[in-house]
This record gives sequence, C-alpha cells and structure tokens, in this order.
Amino acid sequence: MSEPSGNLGKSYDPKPIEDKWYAWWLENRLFEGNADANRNPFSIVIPPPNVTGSLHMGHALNNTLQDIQCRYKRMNGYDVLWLPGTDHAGIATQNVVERNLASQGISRHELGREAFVDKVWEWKEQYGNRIVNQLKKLGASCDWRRERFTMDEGLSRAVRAVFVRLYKEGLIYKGKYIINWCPRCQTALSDLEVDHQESTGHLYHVIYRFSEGDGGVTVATTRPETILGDVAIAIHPRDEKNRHLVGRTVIVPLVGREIPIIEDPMVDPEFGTGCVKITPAHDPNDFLVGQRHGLESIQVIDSEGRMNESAGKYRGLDRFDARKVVLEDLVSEGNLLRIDEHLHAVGQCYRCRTVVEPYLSEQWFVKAKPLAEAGVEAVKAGRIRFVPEQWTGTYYQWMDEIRDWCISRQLWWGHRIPAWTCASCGHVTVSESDPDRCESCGSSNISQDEDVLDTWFSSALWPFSTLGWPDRTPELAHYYPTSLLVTGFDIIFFWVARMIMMGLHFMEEVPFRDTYIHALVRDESGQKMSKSKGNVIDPLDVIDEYGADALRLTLAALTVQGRDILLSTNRIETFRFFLNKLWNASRFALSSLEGVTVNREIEPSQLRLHDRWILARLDEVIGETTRYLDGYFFGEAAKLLYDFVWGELCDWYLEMAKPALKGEEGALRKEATQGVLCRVFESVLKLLHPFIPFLTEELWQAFSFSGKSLQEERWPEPFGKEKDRACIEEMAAFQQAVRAIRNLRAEAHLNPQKTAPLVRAALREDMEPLFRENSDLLGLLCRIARLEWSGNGTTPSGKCLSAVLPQGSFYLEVEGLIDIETEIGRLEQEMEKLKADLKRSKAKLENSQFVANAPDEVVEKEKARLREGEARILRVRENIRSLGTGE
RNA sequence: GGGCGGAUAGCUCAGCGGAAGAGCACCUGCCUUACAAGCAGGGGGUCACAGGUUCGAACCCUGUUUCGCCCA
Repeated sequence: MSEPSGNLGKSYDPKPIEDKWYAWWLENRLFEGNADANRNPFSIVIPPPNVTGSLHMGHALNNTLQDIQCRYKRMNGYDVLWLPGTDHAGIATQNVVERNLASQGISRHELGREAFVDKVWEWKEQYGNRIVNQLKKLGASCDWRRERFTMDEGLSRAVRAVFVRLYKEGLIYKGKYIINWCPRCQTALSDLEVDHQESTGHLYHVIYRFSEGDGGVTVATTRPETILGDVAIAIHPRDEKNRHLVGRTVIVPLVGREIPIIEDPMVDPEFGTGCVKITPAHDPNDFLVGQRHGLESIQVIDSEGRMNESAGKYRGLDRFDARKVVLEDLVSEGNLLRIDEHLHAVGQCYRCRTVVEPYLSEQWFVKAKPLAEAGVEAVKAGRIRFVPEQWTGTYYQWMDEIRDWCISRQLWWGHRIPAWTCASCGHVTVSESDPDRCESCGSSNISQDEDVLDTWFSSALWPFSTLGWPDRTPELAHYYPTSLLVTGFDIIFFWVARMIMMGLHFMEEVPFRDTYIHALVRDESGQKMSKSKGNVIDPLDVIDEYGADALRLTLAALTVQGRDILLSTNRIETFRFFLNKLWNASRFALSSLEGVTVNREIEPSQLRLHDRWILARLDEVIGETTRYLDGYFFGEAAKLLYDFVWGELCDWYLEMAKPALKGEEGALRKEATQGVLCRVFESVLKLLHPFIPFLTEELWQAFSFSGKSLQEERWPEPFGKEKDRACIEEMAAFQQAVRAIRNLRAEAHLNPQKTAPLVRAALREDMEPLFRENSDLLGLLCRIARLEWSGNGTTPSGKCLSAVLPQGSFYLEVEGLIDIETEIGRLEQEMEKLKADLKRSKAKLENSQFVANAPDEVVEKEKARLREGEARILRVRENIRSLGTGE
C-alpha cells in the first residue's frame, strides 16, 4: 500500500496522458497473448482494414468495441489475443497506385506486371502503416508482434493450400460463364461487389418482324444495343396468348439475322408483351436460356464496354453511344414502337461506380452450395451465435440462395492463381509450389494463369491463416476457434459467411463462437457519412480535439443493439464533460486522501447511511456492468457507469462525505469515509477502464492503488455479503425529502447560497430515526440552519411553505411575507393531483378481478398507495386551511 | 416481389405486462474552494393509428399508415 502521489492538474487534458500510457503499456507487454495452455484463451482476429485505408468512424467503433471486450477479458484473467493486421485490398490498392503513377504520366501497362507489383509493395511499405498507427492512437490493445498482412508469406501459403485442396475436391472450377465485369477496372467482380442502384431508365418496345408473312412480335428491352447479339425470342410455355408464335422465326432489326421463337419458363408472361429477346452473351438470365436451348452466344460488346467487330457498323462505339445510334436507326427503320419510362436497378462497380457489364468470359469459381450447407448447420446448431440475433435470418437467407463465387480477378495485385496451363497438351496443373513441368505430359512449356484471387478469398481464411495454418502451431491449437468476431452488417456475406464456410471446411471447426454485428455510424441527421456529402466526422480530428477516451466512450455509449449510431460533436462533448467530471471527482478524492495510506479496510460500525448506500449501489453496479459486458450491451454498460458516477457518486455521496472527510465527524469517521472513498474509486476506475483506458490509468496511478497497470488488475466483484436493500430504500426516502425541501427553497426564490433559518419536520413515526440521524446532512444539502421536529400530523403555526411526502411533511419558514395566494394555488393543484391518484387507486382496489388476479405484492403496493394518498390529502388540506385563516 | 428493423418529450434514444425515463435543447436562480466542461430547481409526452388478448398494454397479438435497410 502506498500513499496517493498524484498531483492532478486543475482540469482534464487528454493530450499529455494518452501517448504516455500507450507507450508504457507496450513497454510492459500488456497486450501480448502467450498461448498459455494453463489459462483460458480469449481471442479475436481484427477485421483487417484495407492497407490503403485511413481510420474512419466505422473503424473507430469496430475497434473500440473489440478493445472493450479484450480489456474486460484480460481483467477477468483470460489469456487474451487480439490479432491485428491489414488486407491487401486488390482493386482498391491497385487503383491507388495506378492513380499515383498516372499523375507521373505512367500507366501500369508501360511498367509491366512485375515492376508494377514492386511499386505496390513499395507503396505498402511506405504508407501501409498509417491505419495501424491510427489504431494505436485509439488505444487498441492488439498484440502487435503478431500483426499480419493478407499477402505476407505465411498467408499466401495458406491461400495456395486452400486453393489446391478445393480444386482437388472439385469445389473450385474454371469455366466460361456470364460474370459481372467492370469495364473501368477491367476485371470480373463477384455478385456481391455489384451495387444495385435504382434509377429511372427507359423501356423500348421494338418490333421483330416475321421472316415469313406479315406482322411480327413486339419485345420490350432496356438495352437496345444488345439487339445486335440477339439469338432468339422467348415466351413462357404457359402463355396462351403467345403460344401460337412458337416455332416461327423473326428477323432481328438492324442485323437481319433470322432467329427462332422459343419457350422457356424464365420468361415473365406479365412483363411487357410477354415476349423477351434472348442475348446469351450479355445477360445472365439469357445465358441460362441459351444453355438450355443450345443457342449460340454472340458477343457484341468488348471488355472495355465498346461495340466489337460482331456489331457491324456500330463497331468501336461505346455501349452508351451505341444505344443512341441503335435507337435512331430503329426509328428510321420504323421498328421502334414506343418508349416508356421504367424504374430499374442498374448494377455498378462497388469500387468505381462504373455501370457493370454482364460479360461472357472464362473465370474461376468456388462451388458454394456444399460449403454453405455446413455453414448453415453450424449456426442452426448454435455453434455460432449472432448478436443481435436478428442477423441470423439475414445470414440464412443468403446462404440458402448462395450462388457460385467468382474468385478470379483480372488484376496484378493479389494472390496469383496457382494454376499452370500446358501449351503442349492443354492440361492444367494446380499446385502449391510452382511446378516446372506439366503434371500430365511432362512438358516444360507451361504458363501460370494471369489472374489473381478475389481479396475476400484470403480474408475468408483470416481466423486460421493468421494463427499459422497450414502449420500446426501452438497458437492455432490454443486460440482457434476464436472467441468473438466484431464486425459490421455490411460484410456479413462478403466476409463472415465465407469465414464460416472456410473455417468449417479446413479446420473442421467454426472460426468464432460469437459474432457481434454492430451498427453503422451516421451523421446527426441520420445520413450515411461520405466525403462527397461533406458530413464526415474524422475520428482523428475527434481524438485530437477531445481525446481518444471521449471518442471511445461516446461510441460505446451510443451503441445499442440493432440501431444505427447518429454521431455529432455535440454528443462527443457530452461524454467529454463526463470525463472532466470524473477527473475532478478524483481530484477531490485525492485531496481528501492526502497524507493517508490507501486503505481498503473499513470498520463497519463507523459507516453511516450514505456510506452503506454507496457501497450497496456499487455492488449492484458491478453486477450489472458485468452482465452487460457479458451480453455485449455496450451502451447500457457505459450509460450505467455514467449515471452512477455522476448522478450518485458525485451528486450525492461526495457531498455527503465532505464533513467527515474534513474531520468534522471525528477521526474514526474520517478514516472510515476515506476507506469507502478508496473502495469506490478503485472499483469505478476498474469498471470504466475498458471504455476509457487512458484516463483511468492516469487516475489509477495517481491514487497509487497498486504498482501495476490498471489493465493487470482483476475485474471487481461485488463485495457485500448480502444486498443491503434497506439502506438503498432509506436513502431514496432521504433524497426525496432533500429534493422536496430544495424545491420549496426555489419556490420561495431563496438565493441558493443563503442559509434558510428553519425547517420543521412532522414525520411518520417510523421515518423519524432516519431523519434525526441524518439531520446534519439534511441541513447541509438543503442549506438549513436549524431543524425542528414535531409529531406526525401537527401543523406548525405561522406562514410557511409545505411539502407533503409519504414519509411526512416539511415546512420551510420563510422570512418576510410569502405570497399566500400563490402558495394556496400550488397546494390546491397538488391536491387535485392527489385526489385523481386516489380515485384511480380506489377504482383498482374495488375491482374484484384486480384483487383476485394481480400478484399479492402489486395489490399490497396499491393499498399502500391508497393509505399514503389519503394521509397526504389530509395534510395538504390542513396546510391550505392554515394559510387561509392565517393561524 | 421476398425479408429485416424503426415510429415514445423540440432532437437523439432507453424502457418491452403492474401509475412514462435519460442526454441534449429550453426556462429560472446561483462563480457554493473537486468540477461554470459546474450546481440547484422547472416546463414539456392520448408512447404512429385501429382493433384484439388481459383485472391491467408503450410493452403481447392482428391489421393499417409511414420511414429506413438488405436480397431478387
């Protein structure tokens, strides 16, 4: 035990605190997980931010919540590993470096693949640490020794191992299919990487004339430029009004090609005329129809979104320009019948917003269905739990309708696909190590696939690849499955579902137990934050201005399960003020402990009501905070602590403890109060530490509660042997009286500093001891010079303001004249309210159904309410009478 | 078209079967030696609407309106 040594400055300033303690924690290696087989593991893998990224509010929230759980678990004795790292973010990073080069007038193609990839690595070395340093600013307690990168050597090995095994199992295949293609990024995208934006377009009605006979069929399309690639017209098999058309042929406008009318169940007979043009090379549904009917695929748009040689005279035109020209030509041919406005969803590249082109090309796919089934099973069996639960449904829905995952990307930055095609025999060799000859014919004339893998492919392995897989490391054995995943709902499909599938397949065990899905951080009007809207609140600016603790506490306090967070600087200020309050309360406590040894031993006989009360409340708060954190109720935990510290500890306890701390109640009382103070602050700092680690560490050290870091201390446990309910109720009665008397003072326009000479109390008999014992504190808190006691039911003579409470009546003597009319008015108003309440209670109790059916304690409560009400009405009536008669 | 979530004080949200709560904003009075980044007091709500269940509904059920989001 040592003396409090801290000299705290006049007001809280986060700046000198935060960097200091973070460096000290690192120095003392407090964040390191040691794969200690003797301790229970608690592990989290960080959702790896893009290596190009900069910390935004989403990251700040995500990592604050993870840090709270990690620090909480460390204090509960777990061997905690929070494993950090970054993601190579294929398209994003390649785009960034390409833009960089472009500003120097260089294109990546001029540079060549190898040199370009070198450039990206250079860029990563130079700037890739930015977000990591920003996480440190936030206070993230990651084990930085173990930081990983999705492209580092070990993870690349894992990627290859997974690819090869899935290929050998037939779960990875290559084929020519329609995929989503970004003409700007020049790569395939998975279905998830396409954003569908509703927009008003046009529906063009075009007539395709019969090759024999008069007339034709009318077809509605949103993409007339694809007419050039049409190979059939389709109707629904049960579409009676169009059935007669089947078997006839029509001529494709502008092209002159003769195509058949076929039937296929894909067609919606209710849409347009019920006749649909089929362009297998440029529409995913049409592609399937084409396959079913053995139709040719005529590609008319190239990889850059321009019309190709099969488009005849339109060749070379951009797809949108081609649309205009095609329409003009349709008009001049007389084949464009009508144009309707049409609301439809247009797919855009999630990276660059370019309209995605359904594009027929050879790509690699993961057969998702078998993997997804196991993933659904694991959640159904409760081996993985989503918090809040509602996300389970979202997960199932997607998994149930999962489609094969296109994993090849036509990029240079990423894991190159480990497949080599033989120029001699065409065999594809898929191998973990680079082969030098074809495994089928032995030819050395083999070349590696040009494509790289979707970044999410490597992210899907993150929970085990980062722990050393495919090697069997102690870390993998100890920390897998990880305990908790914290992430946003926007990547449930991209990442969470895929990690589950891969984890189950390769580790034969779920990758994590609990999945906490947090909200989106929006601006104060509920808008998504975006640079273009200019409504972004930069967490780094916030940290600079208010400190990381204020940011963390704000985000945690606003986190309520299942609801988005609306953030504003105003909100952050609220919590910043709280930190200042805590700072000052600690400063006061420290000044009251000066020169004393920190002593947690408390002599029970020396405790007064408020001491017992604050200890009892603390016990409850410890229990509740623990339950909240165990259930991931971050906001509830933060708000509880906020209210306890400010509303109970500061507003009541510290005020009531002042006389004792000044020595006015004698040496023993002073010592006991100091003991209570120590105990309360010690626990409060511990409880708050996961939320505001910097400030609590600073205060912990100032109190000299121990020589260690607060992070190494044990989480508090309730120390009361049994709950002291009685003192909590007594305190409530006392507080109610204090508030009522203060209210009378305000009513009388008494200056708050001015001491009122006299309050008379006429109390219910059982309440007298409580108020007599604490009359000094009643006087202190209400600023009254003298208290006089009279029997219950007596009304003092003379003009005074009265407060009638269940525990008795209080009369404030007011110097000079009071406004009798106003006071009578106030009392009459109160009387009305009391009467109305009484009526309601009476009605309830007269209802035999209520008395028969309601639980006993509810009925008892109602009876007590009735009794109290009646007594209070009598008192108020008496008070009105005495004012009126001037007795 | 399918699914999920929300509608409670001026604003942001707790509460989810026993008489409506917080923070911010607002009004009044105070520089009270921990804190004016503060203290004390106050006003303000047919808990979206309509039915139902119940002795009792903001809370449970059904429907309606409305605002978000996801999937197709």
